[in-house]
Amino acid sequence: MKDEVRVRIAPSPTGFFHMGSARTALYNWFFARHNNGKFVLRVEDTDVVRSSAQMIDVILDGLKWLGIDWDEGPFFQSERISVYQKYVQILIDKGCAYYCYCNPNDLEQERQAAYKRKEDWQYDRRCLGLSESRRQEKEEQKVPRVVRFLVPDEPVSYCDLVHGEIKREAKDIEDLIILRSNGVPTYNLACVVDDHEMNISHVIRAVDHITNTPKQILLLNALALPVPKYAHLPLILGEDKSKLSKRHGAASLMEYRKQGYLPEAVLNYLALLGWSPGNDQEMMSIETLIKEFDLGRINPSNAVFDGQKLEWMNGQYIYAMSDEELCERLTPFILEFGLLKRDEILARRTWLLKVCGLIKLRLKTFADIKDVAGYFFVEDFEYEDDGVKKHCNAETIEILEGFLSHLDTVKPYDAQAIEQAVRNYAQAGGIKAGRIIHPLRFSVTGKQGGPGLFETMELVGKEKCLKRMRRFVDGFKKE
RNA sequence: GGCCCCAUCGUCUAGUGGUUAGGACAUCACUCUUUCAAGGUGGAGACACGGGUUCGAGUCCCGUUGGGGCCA
Repeated sequence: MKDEVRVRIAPSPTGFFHMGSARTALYNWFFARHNNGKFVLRVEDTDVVRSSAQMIDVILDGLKWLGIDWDEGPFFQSERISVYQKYVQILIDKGCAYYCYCNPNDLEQERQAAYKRKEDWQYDRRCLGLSESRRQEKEEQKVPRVVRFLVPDEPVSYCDLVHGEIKREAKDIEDLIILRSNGVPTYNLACVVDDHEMNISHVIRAVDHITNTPKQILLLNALALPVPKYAHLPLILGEDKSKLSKRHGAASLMEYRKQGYLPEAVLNYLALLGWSPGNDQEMMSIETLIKEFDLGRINPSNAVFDGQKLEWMNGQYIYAMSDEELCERLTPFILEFGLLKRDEILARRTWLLKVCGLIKLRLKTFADIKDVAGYFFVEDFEYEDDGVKKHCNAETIEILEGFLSHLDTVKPYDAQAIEQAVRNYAQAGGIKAGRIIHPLRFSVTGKQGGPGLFETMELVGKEKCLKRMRRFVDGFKKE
């Protein structure tokens, strides 16, 4: 299986699942599934002081939520330190790496000073030429040492699957540290070793890492290891055009779950952020996405995350759902908002299904249920300010009050009968139906808009409708 | 500061030398409706700039500008 496609994602456990990581995972996963390859999960936790199981779970939960499954792993870099050290030793033995005893603070100061003078700064290999006696001296003094890679004096180039030919001159690459003084490898070394040991065929990652790629290729060459193919994905930007980060509200995947977004909608949206099938298709199933996905169609330019479009797409997915499914998936939100208790959800299932059918079109996210349809469940809903201005006047109150007794006699209490009663009342009073309909809706729901009024009133129930109307009328009279 | 990446409507994008520059979100108008949405119809809205190459450039090359990223 030499030609087998093997890809990976290598997130570091930072405690939250970044939207960009989600997309990188998604593209890798699409690519693996499209090619019947393997998708490997690797956790880059060497840099993290204390990467708790909880932080790892954030990553696993995020992937599971999106429906992304992995074939191997998770592997943890923190458990593989000795493996990296072995490779570092090989490089030292081959003369491709050397010990450096320089004080990091000193170097950092030099670097800062150079930046202030608006000059570039690179490590000048001063430890490479250290005499054996000087070296012994440092060793005896137990001066902390790192291992640096001796960058060969030759240009590097490779063909990026998204960006095409990428070239870099040797002089622009510093002798990078590959092993820290505490024995922990740096990103580039660990990454190269793992990608090799895990037989990764395609490295698909964000463009942040494009500057690391030449370094990694050099490392691979020095180790006489094969070079994988690379594809660098564009960045996801916030509204301000800077890289999406924690300070942008949109950065956290799980935040969208909390807000009532569907994983399939998020996945669909993310798939289209930086990639397109080449036609006008937008609403795409996972199967289609996998079938159509092609690295060659990735747009190399960065993309701004558009929350409005995601919201629209989410609404489309909700509308396409059956009442049963909506009811199912709405349940956690109904419970969280205290709209119903668990036993009530079961007991009133038929009723709840009808409510779902009625509000489906108006829900952009599940969390919208509270604002959009709270009045179906609770009595302490808010009355919209504009509506109060419009409907709280003697005239409409009189109309409403007059209708109370009519509504009371409606039997059976269903949409059809309610409508009949309303229209009869309007006709008898010589007024347009709208004159009663609008204030009626407002008194019963607190809103000026919503699903069909008669269906709404049926589902709210006769007693509650009467109660709310009376409350509304009495409230006006008190003023 | 050095290096790297990028550049089509406000946003996501289609476009691979000849198009009235297409679609989606958002926006505006109209329509439908008991209302709000949704839907339908229509409008406004883009090839950053300057040089080349070519009979002909959004498309190829160079430069400028702008944006972004990386520099344990």
